[in-house]
Amino acid sequence: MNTLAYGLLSLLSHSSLSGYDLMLRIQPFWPAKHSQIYPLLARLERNGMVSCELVQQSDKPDKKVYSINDKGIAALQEWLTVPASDPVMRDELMLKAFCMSHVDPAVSRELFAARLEHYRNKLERLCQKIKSVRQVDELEEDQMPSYQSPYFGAYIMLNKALMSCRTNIEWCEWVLAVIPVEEASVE
Amino acid sequence: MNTLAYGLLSLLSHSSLSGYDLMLRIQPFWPAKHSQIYPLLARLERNGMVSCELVQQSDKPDKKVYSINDKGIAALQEWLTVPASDPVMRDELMLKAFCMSHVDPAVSRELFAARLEHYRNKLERLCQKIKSVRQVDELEEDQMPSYQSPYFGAYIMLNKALMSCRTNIEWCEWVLAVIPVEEASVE
DNA sequence: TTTATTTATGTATTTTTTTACATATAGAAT
DNA sequence: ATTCTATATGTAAAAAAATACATAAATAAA
Repeated sequence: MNTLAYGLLSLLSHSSLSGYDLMLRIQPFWPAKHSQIYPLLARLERNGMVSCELVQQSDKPDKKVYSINDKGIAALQEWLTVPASDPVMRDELMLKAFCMSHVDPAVSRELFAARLEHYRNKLERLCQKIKSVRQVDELEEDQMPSYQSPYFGAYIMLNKALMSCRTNIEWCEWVLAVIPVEEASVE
Repeated sequence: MNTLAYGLLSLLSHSSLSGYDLMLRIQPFWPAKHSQIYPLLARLERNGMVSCELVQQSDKPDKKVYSINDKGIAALQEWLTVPASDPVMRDELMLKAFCMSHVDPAVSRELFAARLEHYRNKLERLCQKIKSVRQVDELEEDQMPSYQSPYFGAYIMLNKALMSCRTNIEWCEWVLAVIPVEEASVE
């Protein structure tokens, strides 16, 4: 039972999902490819954590829908009592930023302009998603889901993503403001 | 040449460092253990990217100090022209947050209280570091390093870390404010 | 004087993650 | 008709990362 396994159980604790859906939904929090998800789901099924049901579809290929079992819920509850390990962030841009002074400012500006664009797109997607969650949970203006609501966790995470995204945009804009536009003159 | 290899070159582009120092310094941007660093440095040396010199020390064990070569600098300059890949963030707390509603609010509060403490400690370390960088680069109030300064990159990264850390603290405090203190009453 | 910690470097093994290989259905576009 | 994309599931192989195994010098603490 590694972190990804618990992550899958966590997603399944609110609704039954296919491996493909799990793969798409876990991306923002714990990036993983389908080649990691499918074998892990099979293992979780062997361990009795989840159950699987084949669902026929007419408009799309058939799928296997996984549901969490009591054993899976118990594993989650146990897992929630142990402190979360420190977050791990790996950002190539940070490594590039460190040696930026070795290239023309224009090259550096390009890197940060691309990243700014990336965060602006992300912000737009997040705003739409937060709106849809508010709609699904039938929330009024400035109201948030109750602790018991399955949307409580999703809501606080979306809020974090939103806050982080805005901070990152602010930072990129600041960086673009402090990198000289013209090639710096040599005295 | 993977990202970690470029990361090591990036750090070496401003000053010669031992494998041990590189391991400590790359942590905030690209976590890596010494078992990854040492063999990679040997490979970079074989490829002519870096050179190595044995330095005797009297107060501590001897060390191998690595310096970047022209070939290493050229590799960095080339690398800086290709867009940075998307940042990867893996946070177990996010996965736990999603299934929080399955346990008592007190259990959830504990998770976020611990994380808040983590970020507060980080903020303190960052403030000290930013102060020391300002001192080393002999900066006056509200002045920042020039683009050519080797501290420019370090400065903008420290600023990002600072901004992110504050946002995370704000978020943790908000989460602790919205998680009910008492066990929620059942109607 | 023994023990613990920090600094310092390395290898071996295991786990995790990514990339590539492989197949297949359904709809949309060309 | 063919191609492309999204959906859907799987395995094989390679790369990256973490853990464990190993050693050692120097200092500080018990």
